Order: sequence, then C-alpha cells, then structure tokens
Amino acid sequence: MIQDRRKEILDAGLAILREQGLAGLTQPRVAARTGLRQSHLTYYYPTRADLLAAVARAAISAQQAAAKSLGEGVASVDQCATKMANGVMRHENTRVLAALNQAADQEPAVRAMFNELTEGFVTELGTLLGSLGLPTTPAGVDLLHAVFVGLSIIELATSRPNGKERSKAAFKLAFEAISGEEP
Amino acid sequence: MIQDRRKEILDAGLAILREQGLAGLTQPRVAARTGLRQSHLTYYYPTRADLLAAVARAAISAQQAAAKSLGEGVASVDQCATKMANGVMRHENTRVLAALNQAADQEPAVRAMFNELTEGFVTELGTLLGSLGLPTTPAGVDLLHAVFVGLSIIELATSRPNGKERSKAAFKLAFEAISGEEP
DNA sequence: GTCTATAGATAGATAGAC
DNA sequence: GTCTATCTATCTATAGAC
Repeated sequence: MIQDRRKEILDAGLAILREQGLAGLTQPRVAARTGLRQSHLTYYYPTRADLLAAVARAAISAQQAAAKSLGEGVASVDQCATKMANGVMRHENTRVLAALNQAADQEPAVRAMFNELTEGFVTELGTLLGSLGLPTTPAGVDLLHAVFVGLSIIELATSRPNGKERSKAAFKLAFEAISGEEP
Repeated sequence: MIQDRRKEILDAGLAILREQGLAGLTQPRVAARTGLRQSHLTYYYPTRADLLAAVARAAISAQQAAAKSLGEGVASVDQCATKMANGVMRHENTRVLAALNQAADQEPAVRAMFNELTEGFVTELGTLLGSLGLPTTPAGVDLLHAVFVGLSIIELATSRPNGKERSKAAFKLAFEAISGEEP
C-alpha cells in the first residue's frame, strides 16, 4: 500500500504524543521511530506544522472513536461513575489530550479540530445522561465535561493517592446535581 | 540590591510563561527579555532545569497569593459563581497553570511544588464553602476544584462563545450538588 | 515520485577573561 | 563574583541526486 509509510509516521507521532507530550513531537524523533531519515520525513510532511496537523488529525479521530463507546452498557449511575473515573486514570490518554490542547492554543488548524472533538464529546455525554434516565441540560453536560477534564489533568500532575476513588466520588456528586435539574 | 538581577530574570520568565507557555521558556528568550546574554543567564541559573525550577517557584507563589483572595467578600453562591467564572476566563493565568502542570509531568521538583499549590487551593476552597454556609466534604471540594480546572482548560482551547455564562451555570450546578451534601 | 546530503536556525552548557 | 566567547547538540528546511 502506498499510504503505509504515512500511516507509520502518524503511528509513531501518536506514540510520542502519548509518552512525551507535544514537546517530544520533533521531526528527528518521529523519523527515528519510523526508521526514516529526518530529511525523508519532510518529503511526506514538509514542515513541522504539517506533521503536527496530520498527527493531531489522527489523534482526534482516535479520541472520537473512543468517545463513541462511552455510553455502551452503562446501567447505573454508580457504574458510570466508575467507568469515568477509570478514564480519568488513563494518564497516557490525558497526555495526548493535553498535547492537543496545547497545540490548539497555538495552531488555529488544530484549534478547529479540537473544537470539533469537544463538540462530539459533549454530544456523547448528552446521550449518556439520556440513557441513564437523567435530564439533559446544557449546564449539566458542561458540568460533567469540566469535571472529567479537570480530574484528568489534576490526576496527571499530582498522582495523589486514592485518585480513582476520589474521582468516582466527585463524579457521583456531579450526577446528583444533574439528576435534580429540570429537563 | 544584589538580588535585583535574579528578580528581573524571574519576572521575564513569568511573562513568557503567561504569553507563550512552557515551550517559550528558553534561555535565549528569557535572556533577551532581561537584556542579558544567554551565557550570562547561566551564571545565575546554570541549567535550564534550574531556571525552570526558579520560575516555577515564583509562579506558584504568585498563584498561592491569588488563591488567598478567593474567599474575600463573597456573600452569595451566585456572586461566588460569577467570581469563579471570571477566574476561568483569565486565559493568561490558565496558560501559566497549564505550563506548571506540564512541567510537573516531567520534573519531579516542579511536581512537588505543584502538589503544594494544589493542596493550598483545595484548602482555600474548603474555607470558601464554609463562609458560604455550605457543607465542606472532600468530594465537594474535589468537585469544585475539578470544575474550575476543567472549565479553565476548555475555555483556553476552544474560546467558545458565551464561555463566561456557561461556566457560571456549571458552577451554580456544582454548588447545588454540594449544598445537598451531609457535612 | 522517493530519498539524501547539507545548510540554517535555535537551544543549552562550559571554559575562561576581567 | 560577574560576564562573555565559544562549543556542542538538536531541530527545521531546502536543493538536488536517483
């Protein structure tokens, strides 16, 4: 396949984003991981911005796919809180999202993609609330979204003990607030 | 004063952190902003890690001072939600916190400082809840903390319209959940 | 179309002058 | 103690070989 090389490059870029964050995404490192020369990499992606945009696109697609499975098989609020707390503890995933967030702060092209991802996640949270039998309001969805993002970031930076349990308790509290809302 | 030069360097570093984030904090840029040669900067801070640690220390002190004034003159939940939503919209402040967070993910020394900052902020949120007449529980404080961090990050990356209003609504919902808790 | 040698730009660290 | 010239490493981009 003629596109295999490009796929290899993007896979290498994603792995680096997971392990080292945005600062690690340099042409030499991606090239080394793919077994290419740096000057060869620039044939496929002429500038660093091109490479970043392509890797960001791939990363966001992967995140969107993962978001789709958020609401699968959730029966109770407690179970859902557990599932979301598990998501918070996936530090490598948080590192990718933090890298995208950072890139979005600088590159308008990445910002547009990031906004798209955010909208999709918010939509997914809305359907999740619906399947739990909870009212779906903009404020409720925003709250859940913010709690997820906030806890993920806090856990990544602090690595405090009982992170998972604390996260679950915070989620349950958020769900309580949402359940009391007018639909 | 003999320490003036060091203070100038840290001020320059802080300004760069505000405007460009962690990636912008390089020896040449900090030196240029201070009017020094890069090789002179290394006299005061021999390695980049030394510079980063010192700037992080200064940034965290400033954040701690700002956190102290969080609970000042808050009478109602609505007013408090407004105040916190305003905090969320201070993107330059968020950029500094994001930079510290990032640095904490890599440098253990910064991580320790960041944990200290987090603990202080959590304590401050606890007293804030108390002065609002709301019950103070670990889960409630964690929830409020996570919402603040999450909204700040989301707003920085997306710059969505009505960000302030949406944030305020999310905060009010969080406060409602907390007010229903057993102390 | 695919790939490489090489140049150019930027960051970080060290030895040594004053 | 204060400051600089200089070296090394790393990253990015381009011209050109096959």
